[in-house]
Amino acid sequence: MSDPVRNIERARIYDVAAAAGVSVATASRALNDTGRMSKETRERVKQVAAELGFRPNAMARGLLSKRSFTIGLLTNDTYGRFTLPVMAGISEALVDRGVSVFLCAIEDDEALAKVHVDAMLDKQVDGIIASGKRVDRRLPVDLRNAPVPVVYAFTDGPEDSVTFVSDDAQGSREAVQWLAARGRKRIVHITGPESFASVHVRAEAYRAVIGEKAEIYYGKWTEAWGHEAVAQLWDGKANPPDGIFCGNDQIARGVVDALRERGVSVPGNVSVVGFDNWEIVAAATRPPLTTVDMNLRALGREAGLTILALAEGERVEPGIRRLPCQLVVRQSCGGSAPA
Amino acid sequence: MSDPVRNIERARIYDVAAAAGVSVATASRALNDTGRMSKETRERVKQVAAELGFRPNAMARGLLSKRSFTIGLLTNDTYGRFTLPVMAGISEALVDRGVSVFLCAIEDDEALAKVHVDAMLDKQVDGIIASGKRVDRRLPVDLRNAPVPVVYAFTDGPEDSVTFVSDDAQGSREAVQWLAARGRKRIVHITGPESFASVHVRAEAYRAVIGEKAEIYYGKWTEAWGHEAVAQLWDGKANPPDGIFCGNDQIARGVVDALRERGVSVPGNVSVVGFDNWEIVAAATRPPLTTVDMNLRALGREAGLTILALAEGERVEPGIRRLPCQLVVRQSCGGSAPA
DNA sequence: TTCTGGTGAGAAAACGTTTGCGCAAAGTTG
DNA sequence: CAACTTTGCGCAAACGTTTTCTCACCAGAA
Repeated sequence: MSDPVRNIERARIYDVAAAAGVSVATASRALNDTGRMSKETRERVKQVAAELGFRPNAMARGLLSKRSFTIGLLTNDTYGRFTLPVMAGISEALVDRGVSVFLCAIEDDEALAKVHVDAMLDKQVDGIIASGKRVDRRLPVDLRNAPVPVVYAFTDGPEDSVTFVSDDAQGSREAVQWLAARGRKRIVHITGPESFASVHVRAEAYRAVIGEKAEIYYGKWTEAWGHEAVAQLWDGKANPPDGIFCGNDQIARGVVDALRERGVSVPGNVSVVGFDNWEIVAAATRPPLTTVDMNLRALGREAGLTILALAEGERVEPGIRRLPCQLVVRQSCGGSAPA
Repeated sequence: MSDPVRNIERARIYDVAAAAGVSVATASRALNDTGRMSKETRERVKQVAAELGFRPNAMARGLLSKRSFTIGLLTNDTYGRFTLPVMAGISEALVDRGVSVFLCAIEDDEALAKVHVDAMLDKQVDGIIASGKRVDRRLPVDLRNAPVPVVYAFTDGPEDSVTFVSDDAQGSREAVQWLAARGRKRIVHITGPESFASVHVRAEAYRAVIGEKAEIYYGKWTEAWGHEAVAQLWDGKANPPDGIFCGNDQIARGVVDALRERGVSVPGNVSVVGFDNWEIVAAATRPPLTTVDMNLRALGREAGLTILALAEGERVEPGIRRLPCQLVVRQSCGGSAPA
């Protein structure tokens, strides 16, 4: 356990100044490494401040500087499947710069969103990161004219906004190429509803690798659909697939379970790749899933650094940044060496 | 979409006062419904404030009042399995009182915890809610002498702290009684590692209902353990169980999957109950799991209201509050009417 | 000696609120 | 009509910083 947090009254800069025998102005400058003064004075003030455990009051400081060292993360992803890794990345990037993050879960509720945004703006957040669970949907709130910078992470932003998304096309290509490199000849794609933009992106990347032989099966994002798709592909069919690229891990898990129940060996007879690297699903599948990780943590980190840059007045080129995905190899495709 | 957020310079109370033809003091009092003034004046000020879209600067206000209308949620549950529902409850309880929540994910890293706590204290949070992923473990930070109130939610707190946990014993009793009410005769308990306090609480509650015939199998919190336990109980055994109370949903899912693979019908031959109501697991199980929900959202709500009461100076009796769990009936036990 | 310029440091204003106090006008009481 | 009381409102301080302005002092140059 660390030292207990002090419970004595917080020392103010006034106390530091008095104890060091200088004015508050000098104390402030000493602690912020600004202004001119003798080395001795500066050191003495710092020393005294440390002894008193002085930490500046962020509200007083913010009142003047218009900076709160606080940002807001707005999301409609109540499950946290996507938001938590993003949040972790943001935090990781910003915490040692003294920035704290308000997490606001708005569940597609416009009124709730407004309440949260207003509360954050009252608190003078330095910026807002909008996030969500679908890259092709917007949050139910219009932040275009917000008085603070906004960046979008894993959610759709308006024209000319700064947006971070994962490069699903690249991730999909790697997944399909991985299957091909394992010697799989008939590789199909079982994925989610056509209404999702990411379904198209992934499907097109798949098609680009596979070419004419591409077979795409659209359904739901569920294990049940994975089962059903396997039934469709295997029941009474002579030449079933030997490679399956799934649109997400839940479908992949359904597929793997269904294959096992049919006595089809994974990865012996069929190799399966998922998408999302949702640990709880991917790692519990038998065998554990090889799957595409969207690197959401890195995405959060980038978003965090960007919002900070914007808050500090730097100019950031608007546009969509696609961050690379990474194939996480487990056991559902067979050994890690190409066949 | 709602009205776009204003981007014009924020009106200050000075602007409101000027526009309404009163002093800032009167304007402040009018808006806060304090002080004495004519009804007309008060209304006029409010009217003007509304027209200008005035929202008080929380930093200025906080500087004076020592309240930031901000609290911190500290957690080491990176997955968010437990923290997210708690967070949702807190937010739900506090957002319309204008309170925003800092989420700080510290992963059992003492230094990181300290950084986060210090950052929050600098920002003058009104209180801290400590949360976690195990009720019998403490966060790696000592908050006993924190200068703000602290409550503990779903994590162990020091002597004389205010702590909220779920009433696992009650939830377990209901689960076991539910199995018994279905006419199940040999009800066993397959649960997690003995090192977890909640394992004991749940096991003892199970034992209290079952009595001498209690059979408890300790293992891991994994699907794999669920499979293994089923193998132990069925392989070559004459009279297998007909009711299984599992320590969590992952074990339950493993159990149900294993039974299906053996051709044992759930709920036809065996009824299974889980614990946690982790949607992603419970709902995807075939059949969907009847399971115990710990009502973490309600727990968060209580914790939020309590920290607010403490922040407002109310006295709250220290001690452990156990909030009731609720059995969520799906299909893994058979029809909803007692047999 | 007087001027110039650099150095070290303090006084006070500023940020945007809330609030204690005071005061004039109006109302009430005897 | 005098003496209170109430009403309605403004002045200014306060919160804890940062920052601008000012100034005294000293060294070196003219």
